[in-house]
Amino acid sequence: MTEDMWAAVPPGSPRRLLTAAVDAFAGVGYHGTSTRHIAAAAGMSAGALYVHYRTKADLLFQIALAVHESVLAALRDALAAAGGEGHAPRVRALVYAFAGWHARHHLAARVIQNELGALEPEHAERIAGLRRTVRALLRDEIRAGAAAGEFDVADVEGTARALASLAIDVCRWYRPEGPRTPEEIGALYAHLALRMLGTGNG
Amino acid sequence: MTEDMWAAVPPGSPRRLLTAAVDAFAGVGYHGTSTRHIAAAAGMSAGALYVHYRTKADLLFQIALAVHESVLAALRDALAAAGGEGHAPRVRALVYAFAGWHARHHLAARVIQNELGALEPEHAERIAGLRRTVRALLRDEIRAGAAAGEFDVADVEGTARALASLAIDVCRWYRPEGPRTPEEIGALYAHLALRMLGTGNG
DNA sequence: CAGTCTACTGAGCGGTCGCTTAGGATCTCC
DNA sequence: GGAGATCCTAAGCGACCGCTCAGTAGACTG
Repeated sequence: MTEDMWAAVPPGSPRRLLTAAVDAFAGVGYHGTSTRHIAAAAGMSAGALYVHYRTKADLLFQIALAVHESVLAALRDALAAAGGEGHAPRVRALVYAFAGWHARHHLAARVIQNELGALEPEHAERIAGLRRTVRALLRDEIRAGAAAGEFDVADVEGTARALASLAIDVCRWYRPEGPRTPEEIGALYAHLALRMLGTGNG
Repeated sequence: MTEDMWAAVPPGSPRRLLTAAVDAFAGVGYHGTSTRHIAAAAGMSAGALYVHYRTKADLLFQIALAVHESVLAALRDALAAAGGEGHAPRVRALVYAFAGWHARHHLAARVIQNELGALEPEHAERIAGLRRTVRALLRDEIRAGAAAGEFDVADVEGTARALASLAIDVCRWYRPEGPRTPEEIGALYAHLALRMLGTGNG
């Protein structure tokens, strides 16, 4: 479905450092992680990290860039596959992809939900733009479906926020050893989403 | 409605330290906050913190205890006020209270959602018990409503998890200067919850 | 084979961390 | 009015932080 999240990151040390940082940031947070720990997890000494990344914050920024582009690609793939068969199937595809992505990539997702405050301001602004794009994809689809009379939604902004929030929060509670696969979570959430939009069937 | 969240914490220095810690933890995380910063925000020097709390982790534990008891009290008050008038009004009251609480206390809520990993194991286990109690309140109500034929729910566990998740995530995106009051968010979410449960009206 | 570039190690710099300690100020109780 | 308890400050301990840098090993270039 979606290509590898780290496809744009050079393989070898840069990618190993990046994935080690994701694991560490997701576990104990950006401030709780030392550059020595990240480097050791990637199999090298602390100084070598700075051959590939300017600072620890730059490492976080590269993670945020790759992850947000991955989720954007997943949503656009879902919309493309859904085609123009009405707004309900398109929203269903969006929520299925969004929730499933947050389960599959729950560690990376936790990093970009909780640790963005550590970015430098200009980097944070660039990431904020990507996040606005993601939110707009869902909101516009709901607005169009409501305008077409396909959905029964009094508060488009609030309901879109709730749908996105529901899918995003999967990354907080999801455990791979839990009873549900990412696909099952996506299917359940798509079903709940259509009910929230008042389609009648779900 | 609900009494002050810090009612059980001695006023004066202990309470000032605790609220200063909540603000700091919510802003830059547990590991990103220094005991010197907390003490300064409470108007005293770093050493004075240790007169009132054993360690920095103990401060977090006291926060977690007070906050979880506050949310439990809010839910029990909501159930008591809803009485036995059917399961839909009881779930509506639960979601209204839960979502509204997470908006009103979004800073404290962020701390207990994101920073519990820093607790010592025995403290973490005690907090986990309180969290199980909270989840059970919602799940049991949904299960009872489904058993009574009042809800149309195929996956009680998953739907209960989704309802709780939706309300909890309010604390991540809520901003006091935003367009909606905690009460409006609670009302919208209660409406969406009943739709998710297939009550037909919402 | 000399010269250059890249990736890396190991040591270490200045600074901040959580926490302790000695000692002072203020209050209560007998 | 002395004894003890409580709350606080200022100083500082050892550990760890992000990051730098001199030096090295190996690959590529002419």
